[in-house]
Amino acid sequence: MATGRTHRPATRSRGIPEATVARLPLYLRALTALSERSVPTVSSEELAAAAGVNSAKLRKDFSYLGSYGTRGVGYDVEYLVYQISRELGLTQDWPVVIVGIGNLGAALANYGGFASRGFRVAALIDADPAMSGKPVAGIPVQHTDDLESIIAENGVSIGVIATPAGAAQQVCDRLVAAGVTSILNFAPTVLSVPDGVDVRKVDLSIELQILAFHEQRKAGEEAAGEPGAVLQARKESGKGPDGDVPAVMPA
Amino acid sequence: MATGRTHRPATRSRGIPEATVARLPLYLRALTALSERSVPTVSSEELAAAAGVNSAKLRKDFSYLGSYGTRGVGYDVEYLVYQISRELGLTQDWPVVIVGIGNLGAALANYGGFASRGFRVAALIDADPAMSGKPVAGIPVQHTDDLESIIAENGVSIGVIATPAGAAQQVCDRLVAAGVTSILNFAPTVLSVPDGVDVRKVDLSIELQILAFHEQRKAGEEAAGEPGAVLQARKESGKGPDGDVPAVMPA
DNA sequence: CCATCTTTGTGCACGCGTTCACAAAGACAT
DNA sequence: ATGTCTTTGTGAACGCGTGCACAAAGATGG
Repeated sequence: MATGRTHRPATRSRGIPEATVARLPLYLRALTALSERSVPTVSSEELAAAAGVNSAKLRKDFSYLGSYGTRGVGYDVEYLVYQISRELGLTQDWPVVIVGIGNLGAALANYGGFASRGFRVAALIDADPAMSGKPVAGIPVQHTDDLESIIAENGVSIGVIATPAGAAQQVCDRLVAAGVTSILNFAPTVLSVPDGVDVRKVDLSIELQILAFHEQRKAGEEAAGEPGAVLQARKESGKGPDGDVPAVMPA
Repeated sequence: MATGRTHRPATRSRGIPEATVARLPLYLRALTALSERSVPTVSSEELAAAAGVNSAKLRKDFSYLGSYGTRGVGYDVEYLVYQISRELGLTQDWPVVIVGIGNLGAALANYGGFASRGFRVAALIDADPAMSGKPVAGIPVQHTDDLESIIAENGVSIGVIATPAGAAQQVCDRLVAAGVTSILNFAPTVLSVPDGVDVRKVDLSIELQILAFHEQRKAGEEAAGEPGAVLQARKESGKGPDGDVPAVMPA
């Protein structure tokens, strides 16, 4: 054990806060849509609405990148697209490998979102020999044995893990040893990696459980009809008052 | 006395912070693994390591649920599994519909993580008539026309959107109108929903772009000497109440 | 029953992120 | 040129989440 998991805030080199970085892709997407409609400029208010965030937050986010706006007018769409793309590192090519070509891996390989930006699926890797050579999304699947050489030859630094949970850590270790320093993990496991390696996880099960929690809370509030209490004031409250099950302390 | 508070204390009995809720599934997963190995009790230190978090954080998280631990011993695994499951609402059955049975939708339908907990795939829905009746993961795909009746008949309150971006908002609107109040969105779009509806999004493209940012930053630091760029100054310090981040001079 | 040891539960301080509110900056009309 | 109007950029306040450090609580052994 002793997982060396030390999630570095990493907010140091350039002053860009992590929360801002996480929103930049959102802005970029909205800006790209505007660009395709040939919209020349956009105000923080409009763009914020399109991205689903607060306009003040958006302006502060952009302020970390520099002063790219014009007061009284707004932001130049094309210029901002370029600046954000550059900031995110999307002006260069990022070869990516996907490990684990099951249902999910195949779905990811077919996902158009990859190629649209700077990402390119360099290789698909699977442990099943029966998969080897079989084309998925037009790319022939290669065997896990060749993982290291594939990484090296393609200069891959980003890996996507879509294997079963049991194989994830092992695959992760091999990817890291081969030189991968950023991992997107779809397997429902906590990966432990050395410092300097970034891991982001996408976990369907966790997301559903969080939704279930809120769903239960809503249902509880609905049913918790306290007599003589608020009867119609429950409309848009983000957080309702307690009104939860009484603490029945089961021993 | 005092009582300046005009509204809910929020720190009331059941005020579980969102950040804590997001970690509960993680703890639950680790605890389930321990349970399967018939481990009777676990300390906060051990469990925290397994879940990849700080032990103090874990203890504080559990303190929001109540005092379920025994000092000098730790936490009873089985009991804690039950308590967290109950808190997350996993002791009940949650029928879920998946809309958009493409590569991703099929992968989700096949994902075992659904059934393992309280979630049950009640129906698969797709707009393509050619898909209707075709079984995916043992469940026949139904047409979008029947969306409303499917939701109603199965009492579905959680919907998963795995359609192309262009169809997502429309599907979302129909789901909400039909009574769904929690949505897990895999389409790369910002969904707008009325108050009272929860949306969580899973966006592969965004995750990759965030990784690319950090990857670029690592590469930049490695090269260390980019003109007009890297100017890293403060790292950690007393941290004054200043604004931080001197303006970066755009080239 | 008392001493000691282990581990929980939490008060407190700190830093990050969000939001408000407004001065500064520029566009535009007269 | 000057005044007005629009929108940015940001100082400041606030709230949330995190982690430290320690007292309280209970187990365990003599």
